[in-house]
Amino acid sequence: MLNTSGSDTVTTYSTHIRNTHMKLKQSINKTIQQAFEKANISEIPMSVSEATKPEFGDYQFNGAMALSKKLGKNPREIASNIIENLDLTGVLSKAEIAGPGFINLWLNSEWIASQCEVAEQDERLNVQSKENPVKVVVDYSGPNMAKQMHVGHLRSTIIGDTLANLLTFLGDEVIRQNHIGDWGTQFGMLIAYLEEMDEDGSVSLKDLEQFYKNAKGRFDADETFADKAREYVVKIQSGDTHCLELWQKFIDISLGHCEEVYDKLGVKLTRKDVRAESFYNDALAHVVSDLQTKGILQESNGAQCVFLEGDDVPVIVQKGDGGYLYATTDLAALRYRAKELGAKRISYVVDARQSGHFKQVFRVAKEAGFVPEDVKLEHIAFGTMMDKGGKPFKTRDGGTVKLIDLLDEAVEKAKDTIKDKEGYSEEEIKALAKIIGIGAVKYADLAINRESNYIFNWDKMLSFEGNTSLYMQYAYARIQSIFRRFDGEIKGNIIIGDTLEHRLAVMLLRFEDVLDRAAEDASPNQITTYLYELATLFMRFYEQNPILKEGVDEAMKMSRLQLADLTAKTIKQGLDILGIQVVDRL
RNA sequence: GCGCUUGUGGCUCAAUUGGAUAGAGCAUCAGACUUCGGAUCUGAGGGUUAGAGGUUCGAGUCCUCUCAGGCGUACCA
Repeated sequence: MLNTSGSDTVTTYSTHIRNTHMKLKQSINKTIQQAFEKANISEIPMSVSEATKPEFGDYQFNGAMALSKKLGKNPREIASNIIENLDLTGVLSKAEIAGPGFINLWLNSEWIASQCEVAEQDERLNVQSKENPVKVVVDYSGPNMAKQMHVGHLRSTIIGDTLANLLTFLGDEVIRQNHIGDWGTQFGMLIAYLEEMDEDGSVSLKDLEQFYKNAKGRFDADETFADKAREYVVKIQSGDTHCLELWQKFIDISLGHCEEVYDKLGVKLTRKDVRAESFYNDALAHVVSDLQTKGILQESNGAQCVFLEGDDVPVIVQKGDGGYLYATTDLAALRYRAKELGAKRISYVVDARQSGHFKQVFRVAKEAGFVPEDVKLEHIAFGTMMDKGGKPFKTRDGGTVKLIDLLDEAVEKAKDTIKDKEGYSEEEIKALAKIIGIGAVKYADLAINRESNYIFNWDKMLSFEGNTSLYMQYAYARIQSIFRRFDGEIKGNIIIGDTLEHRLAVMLLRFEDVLDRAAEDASPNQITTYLYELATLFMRFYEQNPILKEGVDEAMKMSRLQLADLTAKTIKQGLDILGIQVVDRL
């Protein structure tokens, strides 16, 4: 069984719906909309965006320039017309025209204070659970059973897990799918070798790479063995009991290795999420015959193909020798997910190099009617992990880096950075190193725009400075230490006393909009960027605004304690979605 | 060859999807402390966003071309 080590609280939040709930941007947009109506401008206003600088207020509205041509008026004139009709007694407190026609908007401090109070009291931090949840399939990780997981699987596994966590938190019905590679010609060789090894009792699948190499060695050296291997491929595909048993044994052990990695990573995939390639085996022939019936299948050089308009390479669904391919399985999986699982959004978290493949397969699936038109198919593509020299990440002798080794090394390195800490037992250091090391690996990956390649760097990853998990975990722990020192009951209202408090409060309220946007774009780095800005802002706030120090007004102390608490809870929730744990003491 | 993709201070990354003077961290230099956790904070220098055109009120972002890298290019997954 998988132990998901502590971050499995995401799905347990209450899902009650607040009908009155309005998101931050929505509230501001609504105020703008009302000004439009009062000013008799019939256009639909574009959305406000966050101000790029503090001098420009909290939010800005850039629609006046865009409207200028349509209305035949000077943009500043339009802007001033909007401002004249703007309600500055509720959400907003101030509006100014700037530059060619920007409208800078300041939020009302009392209003944001009251909103923060609501969030502080709410276990969901006032993030609404979707009123119309959608069934989403997130396909990620997808390891090959013939080999151990290597660094190439890291990004798919953690980006996919984050996306699944995020959508779950926002209220969607998420179906995690681990499309493992457990089928194909290589398994004939592997189970034939497993059978041989079994006989003399020396079976060891501890190192799958080695096992694969040995099997390959036998295959290349011994004709009899090679024939047997080929024969076994046919046998498992036709349901031979003995071969299937061997195969099942092999898959079980191999999957066990993956689960060890998932466990270490704190990724929520379990056996029930596995829908292997073999699962679709029986559907493959139907996929081909259905394409035939639809009249979009063509034979070319002996292979069964679908030619798409505008593409010069066809999608091959059946080889000349009758075998099926990757694309065939994917089509079967798409159909299963749309028809059987009822998914309205299907997200594939797979390496960017396969974008051509997915573009084609998605088109075929829609043209063949395997997937209804209204189902959103997306390839969540990501870049490759590189070494310091900008080359694909490899071991010193050029082999692939096993994921388990990378994770163990991260924990070891984390241990090195904290081993001299006083007041911790060896056990505590061990537990802490795990949280820090794994968090660092995940955060460093998720913090980067998923579409670009990124350079793997231990030092940067395990630094306390900059946009790292450690900085975030430190910020969290620092706030917890405030509450260890504070003895009493937190009561009273949140009071926005100065600019930094104001900015911190606005930042806290942005959380929901950030999550929405991150979910829409499937970009975890929008969450990390936000969390980093939040943590930085809090540090500055805390530097300047004492909380427990002598001479702080009682009402102010209570207010700041609440802001600190909400900051900590937001960091914790954000990291939880990323699958990263926090600790009270660091 | 064709297709996809990337190019942002010395390095690693951002940039709210077309908005204002392109922001952070590292590194460098200069400050703050009898620390509510200095694993912190404040400040400085460092950019013609690969290059050239174009589109428009406005371009790192869109279009065209050039240069440089990465990837893909029918019976692997």
